[in-house]
Amino acid sequence: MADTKAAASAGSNLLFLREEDIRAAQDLLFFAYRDFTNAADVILDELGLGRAHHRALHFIGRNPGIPVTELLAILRITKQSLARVLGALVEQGYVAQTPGQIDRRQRLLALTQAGQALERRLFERQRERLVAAYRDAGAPSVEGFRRVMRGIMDEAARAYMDGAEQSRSDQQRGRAVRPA
Amino acid sequence: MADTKAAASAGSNLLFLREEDIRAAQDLLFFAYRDFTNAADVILDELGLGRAHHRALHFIGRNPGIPVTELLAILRITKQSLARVLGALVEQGYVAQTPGQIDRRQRLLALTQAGQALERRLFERQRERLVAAYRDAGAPSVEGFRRVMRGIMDEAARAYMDGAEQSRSDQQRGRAVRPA
DNA sequence: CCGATACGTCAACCAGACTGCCGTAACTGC
DNA sequence: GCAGTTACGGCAGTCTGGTTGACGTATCGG
Repeated sequence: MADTKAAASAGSNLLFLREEDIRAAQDLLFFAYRDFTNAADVILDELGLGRAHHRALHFIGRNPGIPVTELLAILRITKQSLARVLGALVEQGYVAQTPGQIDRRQRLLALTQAGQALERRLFERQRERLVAAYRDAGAPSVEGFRRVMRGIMDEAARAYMDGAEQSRSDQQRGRAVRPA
Repeated sequence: MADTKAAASAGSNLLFLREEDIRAAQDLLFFAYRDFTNAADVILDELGLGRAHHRALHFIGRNPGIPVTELLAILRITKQSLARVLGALVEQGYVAQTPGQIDRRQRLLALTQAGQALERRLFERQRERLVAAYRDAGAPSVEGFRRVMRGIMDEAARAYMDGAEQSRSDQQRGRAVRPA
């Protein structure tokens, strides 16, 4: 049944959006996210950390030298919520805070060696799942996935992702993006 | 930059999975899920309900007559956690419990008229986002999205989704699936 | 110099998850 | 027909991770 519908729509660009299709999309998001996040839980439990810590580690790792306010905007949580999580990560030596050179009010966040190591362990768990899914689906599906996911998120999130990617490739070419 | 990579890989089935691609997938999942769930929050806040209530409403609506244990397995929460949420929904007249005919230990869950109405309001908010994303991406991308998302989730979740879809089309043809 | 900003912090609260334990009703297999 | 298992509900207590509001300090910028 699934394949009938899939085959019918896969070739054309015409969209017949039945309510069922949208409800199925809700299911997809719920289950994929549930099991994606769950993949790292074993390691987190070992260390007595939670998903909130993982999210912080992830985005600090991806944006070394990120100021607190920017991280807050990404996570969409309050200063207090982040403070607890960040406090634990700093205390346990996973995250380092360095005063900004340009704006000295800022406390720029980055992973320590230990933080990078931990983040990598967590990453590997999720990587397995994602790689498997990507390989099974194939490159064109992956591109479709990317397009739809970008469409679901807020414009601001799309802009952030583009900006961040830009920064990373700039960095690659030796240009400093976020003065550590 | 994004388009260079996209153009390079969109045509072929060859996958060059850089670490950056996988990390970008993590970002995609985080942001898409964050904004997808957020879409219904306004309405939930009005009614003093939370996301937990929404999830329950969604899956009860999609599986009328679902027994408690099955709902627990889908949500991956404990009896106690569900009890509180379900208690509120029953008390406020959104969900009805009816003893199972075949197995009278079961309390089969279904949305009341009010529950259906509420679920629909919540659904509409998320629907807007999903429809927009689907339309912008186009049918082939949607199919790719579906394939990747299915790949990310557990085998059990895939099986559930297939089973549920099967049930729904059976129902359409007049066969009783879950004796209310 | 003064207002806005970046950040930290205290206190209190709340949602939503968890555990362990107990109880009742009903199904099921021998 | 009884014994063991299952489906469900409920109590008590705990934990994570989110919230608000208020306040303080350092720094930036016009």
